[in-house]
Amino acid sequence: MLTKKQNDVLMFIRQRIRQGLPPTIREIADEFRFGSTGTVRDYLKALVKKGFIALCEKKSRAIELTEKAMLNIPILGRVPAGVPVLAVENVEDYFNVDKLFSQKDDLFFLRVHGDSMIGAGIMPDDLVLVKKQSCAQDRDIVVCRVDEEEITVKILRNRENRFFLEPANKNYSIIPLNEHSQIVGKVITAIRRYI
Amino acid sequence: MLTKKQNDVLMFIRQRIRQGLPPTIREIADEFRFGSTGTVRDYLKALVKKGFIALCEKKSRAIELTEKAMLNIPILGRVPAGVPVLAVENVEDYFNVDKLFSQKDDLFFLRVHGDSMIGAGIMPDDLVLVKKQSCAQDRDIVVCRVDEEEITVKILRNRENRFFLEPANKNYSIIPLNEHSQIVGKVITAIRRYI
DNA sequence: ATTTGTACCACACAAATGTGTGGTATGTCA
DNA sequence: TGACATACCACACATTTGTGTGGTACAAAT
Repeated sequence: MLTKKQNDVLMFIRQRIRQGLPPTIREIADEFRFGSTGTVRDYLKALVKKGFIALCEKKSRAIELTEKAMLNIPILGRVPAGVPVLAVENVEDYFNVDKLFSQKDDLFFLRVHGDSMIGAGIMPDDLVLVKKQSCAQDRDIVVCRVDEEEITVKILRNRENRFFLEPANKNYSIIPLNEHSQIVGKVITAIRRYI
Repeated sequence: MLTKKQNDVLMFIRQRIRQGLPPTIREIADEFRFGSTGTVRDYLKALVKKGFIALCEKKSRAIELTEKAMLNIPILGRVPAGVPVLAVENVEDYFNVDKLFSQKDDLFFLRVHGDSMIGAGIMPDDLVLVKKQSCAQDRDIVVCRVDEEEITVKILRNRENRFFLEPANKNYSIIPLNEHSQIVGKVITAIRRYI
């Protein structure tokens, strides 16, 4: 689909975009030792025509990569036999960083201590992303301060309007919520880093 | 440290950079209905002085975010009794969202199917962030194509230079790696969204 | 009382940058 | 043959864009 040179130009543009600043036409010309800006525009036109980039007229550096050139991190669903892993048909969605981590300041991470939530897949040293709120619903995973003690992560349970904190580990017991306890927030994401 | 307005300008710049194209001085002026480019330069100067951005002279749109300005969500460690949750002394580290997703190129997410890794806290429907690589080490959690079948997530085991794929669930059995199997990548992060 | 920082404005200028119109040469495909 | 894509170049032009030099007003700190 793309010629070698066209691919080289696309790779250069991608690299610059990844570094945070798309190149100008003359910067591309300099990189490839082209004597004319017209040459660059021939390449850009070809890349637009083939669907790898989009240009915004009259704006400097306004080169965008299309989905074809892959800007977001793809989320793959089931990957059938024989199909290359990153093939387009496997892409279930794209992971939108901005959606998950909106720049609101009522979010914080909490490092999990202990194994009381291990049955829910929350392991010691995991990070849980917590949205600050003082109320929550049945089955929400909440961060709670119990008896003015340390902070704990548990499953909130509502049984006939009485609230309990339920661990996801049979070695721990259920704690009823009382007036000395306070919900700090609700767990909206759990993250574990292996490196 | 930053005034409300300075923060607003910084957030606008951040948003534009995330979208792939930093703004020009006049685009910032338009956004905030400033009548003069000089006003914008006052803001940029202030942001440079306070260490949130860096500028490259004579280049259009050349605004870079410093580490200080990247989206940092506080990570809390142990929160002792009586101390407000988000107090400074609880902050163990900052989770730098921009940094985690900056490499982009050889990363993809895979949605996990099945419960074969449940013992390692990787549940069905979790997203695992995978770095593409064809080799891995003992105990790494890897994404692998076995017998040219579907993709699977398992623990890689090296016993006397023989490689095995080990599930984290006793209902599944250990699979020896053979010439029809291929490591696709290494799991570097696991993410579970509750909303 | 003076300095410093914040928060704006006006206008001009030079450089950077995209655009337009031409050109040459080579090869492929129908 | 003709049409088309690729791969370059030259040069002029208009707009965009960063820069420079001024200004006003207000508030807080020294």
